[in-house]
This record gives sequence, structure tokens and C-alpha cells, in this order.
Amino acid sequence: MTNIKTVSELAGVSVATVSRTFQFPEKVAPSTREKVLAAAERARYRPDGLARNFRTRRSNAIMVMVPNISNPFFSEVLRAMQETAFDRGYSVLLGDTQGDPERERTYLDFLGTRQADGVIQLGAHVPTTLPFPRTDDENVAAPFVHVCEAPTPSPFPSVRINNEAAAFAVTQHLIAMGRHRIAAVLGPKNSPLTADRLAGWKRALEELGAGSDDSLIYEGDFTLQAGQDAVARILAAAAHPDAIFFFNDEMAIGGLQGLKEAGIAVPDDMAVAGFDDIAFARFTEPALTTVRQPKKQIGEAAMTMLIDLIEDKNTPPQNTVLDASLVIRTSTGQAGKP
Amino acid sequence: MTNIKTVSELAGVSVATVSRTFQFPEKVAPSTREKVLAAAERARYRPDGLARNFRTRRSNAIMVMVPNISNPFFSEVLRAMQETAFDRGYSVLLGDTQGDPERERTYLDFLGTRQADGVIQLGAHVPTTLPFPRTDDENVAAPFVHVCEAPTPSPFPSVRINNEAAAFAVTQHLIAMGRHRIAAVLGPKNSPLTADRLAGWKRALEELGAGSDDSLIYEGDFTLQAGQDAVARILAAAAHPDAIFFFNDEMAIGGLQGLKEAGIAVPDDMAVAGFDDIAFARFTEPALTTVRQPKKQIGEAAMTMLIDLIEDKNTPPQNTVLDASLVIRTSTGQAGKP
DNA sequence: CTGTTAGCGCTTTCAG
DNA sequence: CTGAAAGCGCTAACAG
Repeated sequence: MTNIKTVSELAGVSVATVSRTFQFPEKVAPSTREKVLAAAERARYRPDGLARNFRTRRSNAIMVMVPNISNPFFSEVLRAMQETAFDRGYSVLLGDTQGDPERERTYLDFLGTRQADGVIQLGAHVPTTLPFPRTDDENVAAPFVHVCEAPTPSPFPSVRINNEAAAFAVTQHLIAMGRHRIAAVLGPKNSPLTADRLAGWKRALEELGAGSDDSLIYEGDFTLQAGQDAVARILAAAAHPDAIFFFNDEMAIGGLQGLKEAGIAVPDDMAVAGFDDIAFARFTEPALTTVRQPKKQIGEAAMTMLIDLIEDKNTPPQNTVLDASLVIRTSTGQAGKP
Repeated sequence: MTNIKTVSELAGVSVATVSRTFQFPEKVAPSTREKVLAAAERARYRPDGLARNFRTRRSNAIMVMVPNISNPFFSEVLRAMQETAFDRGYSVLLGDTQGDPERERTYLDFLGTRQADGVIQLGAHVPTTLPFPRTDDENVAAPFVHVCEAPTPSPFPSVRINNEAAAFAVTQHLIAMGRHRIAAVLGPKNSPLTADRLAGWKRALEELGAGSDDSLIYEGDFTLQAGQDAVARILAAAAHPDAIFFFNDEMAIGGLQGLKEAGIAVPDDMAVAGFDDIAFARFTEPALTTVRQPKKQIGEAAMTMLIDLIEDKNTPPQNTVLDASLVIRTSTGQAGKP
């Protein structure tokens, strides 16, 4: 129950001085500062964060909405975000949405109720009505950053990689390895990311390969199970493809399992590629060729952008595109071997 | 900028009535309620969460400290925690500690500054001084729950599985499969969980096997890399073991990779077991025998316990032990085959 | 460099 | 069922 008043009396100074001692120690004479700190120590005083937040109208918290925190890609990005937020004095509120728009609305509302100073969206959904922090200035950008799944063009500041180009590179590599019929296993529909990767796959097949063929497109949802299921459907089709490009690593790992169970040799009978380069991709059998997304950079860039937006209302909204690189392992065959 | 006063004037009622309409709608006459809600709607009013938190002296937030959010075991548990918290009207603050005690202290301090109503610790470290919420009643249990890594006996409420028994079961299974020299690859030192699993391994070897042998113990830290490294050390030893019990699945997966690179056949030349049953365990080559931890239940139980503690100061602190089960897959050999 | 003072927006008695 | 009013603990002008 010890509050600022108690401490001020104990130290024989005003409450303002106590406040300053904690907020701006340099604005207080060293001798006074010591008196205050001693008194605070003695009274086991901790400034009340709730009162401070209330008074300053800032929660110093960032809501991060993530479709599924168990997805290793997201958890890596999230870790970098939390790290960056921490370094800048913000805490991270976790909002696992499971893709549920109602959940997203609830979490977004943390902005409206001032329980978060900003929001990062790692999912695909774009909010239509944003509960702006109650400012009358319509020109101030909303403290909202869209990560990975931002549509093009994006109405909000965003951070992502060039998914089209990365998917093109994967498909190009498969073609270079002598593959002709390359299936694509998609992520969730309506996801800009899925659309972009699909466009890259298509362009590569049309420019460099045998042309694209919609019968080579299979649905998926980024889960291990979806990868396994897709393989079952792929193998049931009349003419097998000779390669499968899974739109994320988890599906590729599920797919490898499905292929193993079906007795299909990878990469000899079927080449397999993924996307993301999660930690496990290096440990599959065979090791997975994939696209390395700069997870740490993505998280850092997004959080930095958001906090800049919050703290400096003049920061112009940006759409940052980071580099991704193709990581060639053994699941797509060895050089020199068809 | 629209606040409770604006709404009260618009609706022609007092601020108290507006407050009640949002807090306890049933305490307000239906006709009044409608007036208020209409006015709130018109003014686009959102109650200020910071003011509310300040006034009620509650943040409605739970700090969850986790050593590494990228670990699939933790992220699964965390997801269940967030779900449970959400259902009970709490948000989750993410505190990735990377095992750093200073970080842990900082996060723990959220209690002291009232920025969190409770703390869950998923790491091994036990706080010595807890910044109690400022109550004078020394008998009130601190809103702190220790998960998975709680020492025995635990000074705090806790949730965990019986690690000793589970490790015993793994080792027993390996012995039953005809293995004689069973190596153990540990988790972080000083972790109660590591100690318990080691004790189970040791007891099984002594009661059912050839006796335990400290030269079969290898250090680890729960990362993929650690598993791979441990295999290198194991294979460099004079006499190979014929089985390896990794104390978590990630190390086991790293270990499988190391064994593959060394040309050791699993399970024929070396049986491998893990611990946790993360989603990827079913998709390794060969599929991993492991201990299934009830991740969802652990998360739910811990969060429920903590919130009960917060909301009902009479809840007695408990130490909950949940069931874990051995999941036998192919990495430890097939029945009937030595 | 320090003190005085006025609230921030809301909840919560306490009366009526 | 509703209103009046006090005040949570702190910060930030402003004045000295």
C-alpha cells in the first residue's frame, strides 16, 4: 500500500520530486535523489504502473495477433518481436486468434480501450474499421502493422518478403533439377501470401517449364496433417507429378511422411520443397529444400516500425520488403542427378 | 476523446449509471440501459481500460514467463494458457526469458507494479523474493504458479507431470526391447525436471537393467543442435550404447540426424527415445518413441489455478500432478525384433 | 532544482 | 433503480 505520498513524506520532499526521481533521475539533484531512493527502498515502494498508465494514457503494451502460436515460423517471428519490444520498454500481449475474425476484433479492440498502444497482425485478415486511439487528428496513422500477410497494395504499414519471387525461385530450381510436373500445395485460401506464392509458381512454369496446369494445385492449410493429406490426394491422381512444392515447411514435413508411407522415394521419385525454413527443416529425411524467411528481421522490423509509429506520429507508413533466399538441401535431388 | 461524462450527458443520466450499464447491465432498468447504449453508440464510446484498471487496481493481465517460445512444447502449453485466460477475461503478457534471471526479475516485477495480476513461470528458476501485490495480509498466497519445472517440494502452487515415473517407463521400455546400454542426454543442469528424469532413468537401470553407469550420461540443453552434438560425443566413446534416451524431442530429432550422418541405423543399431511428444515427433524417420505430456491440460490447469488464486484469495495452493503416457513408435524397434 | 496543484476516467459507496 | 461525490496514484504544467 505504500504510495508516492508516503515516500515523499518519508524523504521530506514533494510527490513531484519523487515522481521525477523515477521518471527523470537526471532532473533531480543527486543529494535529493539519494534521499528519495533511500526512502523508497525503506518503504519498499514500487511505482504503481496502473496509475502511471492511466495518467500518461499509455499502456506500453503491444498486442500481437497470431493465427497459431504453435507454428514454428510464427513463434520465431514472435520471439524477435518480443525482444525488440522489451528493448524499447514495451510488453507484448499475446493474441492467438486461430484465424477467428471475432477473436481478431476483440484483440483489436485493445486499441480502442487503450489497453494496447499498437497492434501487429500476423494473420491474413485486414481490419476494416480500426478503433483508433481517441485522437481527433484524422491524419495520424493508426498504430497497426501488418506482417507477412499484407495484401498488395496494403492500406497499412507492413513488413513482408517477396513471396512471388521466392516461389518463382523454388519452382525454377525444381525445373532446373529436371522436374516437369510440379504440384503446388497451397496455404489458406483468401490469404494474400498464398496468392503470391501461387503466382510465382505459375509464372515459373509458364516462363521456364511446361506451362501451368490447375490440376496440379492442391489445397492446404499450413498444418502437418494437411501436408500428409495432400500427398494422399496427389498420389490418387491419374498422372503423378514428379515434384511437390508445399507452401510451408510444416506441410512439407507432413508430406514427406505421407510419401514415405506410400513407398515413394524422395527425391528420386518425387522432389519436395517447402517454405519458411523452420528449424526442423534441416532435420528431415531427406533434408528439406526451402525458402529461408528472415524471421528475426521480420519481427524486429515490424516491431520497430510500430513503435516508431506510436512514438513519433510523423513517421510515414512504410511497406517494407525483406529478402528471402532459396536454401537447397537434398529433398529436391542432387546436382548432376536427374 | 469521448468519455463517460459525455455519454452520461447525452443519455441524460449520471456517470454512475453509464458505468453500471457496462459493468452490471442487470442492475440498470432496461429502458435506461437502452438509452445509455444508444448514447454510447452515437458517441462511439469505449470505456477506457486504463482508467478502469487503475480504479479497480487490476490489470486483468497474466505474465507468462517462458524460457524459449520457439520450443514447440512451450508454445503448445502457452496456447492453452492463453485460451483459458481469454475465456476468463484475462490477457496474456509474453515474457520470453531465454533463461536469463535478470529478465525473469524484470517480468516478475510486473506484479510489483501491478501491471500483471499474476505470473506463471515455465522456466526452472524459482524466485526468492516475490514482489507481492501490496496487501498487508501475509497469509494470502502470492499469485504465482510454477509449471513443469517446479522443484519438489514446491514453495509455490504448481502443475507438472511425474517426470521420474515417465522416464522410468521410457527406460523400462528400452530394456524390454532388449537394449542394455542406454545413454541419457540431459536437459539443462540445475533443472528439477532434468534431475527427475535422470532419477527415473537411473532407477530403471538399477531395478531392471544392468545398473546405471555415469559414463552413459551426456549433457544437453533441449535444442536440436544439442541432440546432434551429443550423438557425436556418444559415438566417439569407446563402447557405444545401444539406445539413447533424449530428455526432450527436439534433442532426439537432432540426434536422429546425427545418427543418420554417421550411418548408424535406427532402431536396428541404436534405439532412440524422446520426451514431450511434440507434433513433429510423429513425423521423424523413424517415428519417435516418446512421452506424451498433456500440454493442453497443463496449460489449462495452470492458468485456472492462477486465476482462481487471484480471484479467490481463499483458494489453497495446490501442487497438481498430471498423467503422462509412453507413446511407442518405431524409433525404439519393433515388437519381436531385438 | 523543487513544490503546489489540478486533474486523468472511472468505480463505488452512500443516500435517496 | 439512480445520482452525487469522493478519490484511486500518479504526472505535468506552472510558479517560484
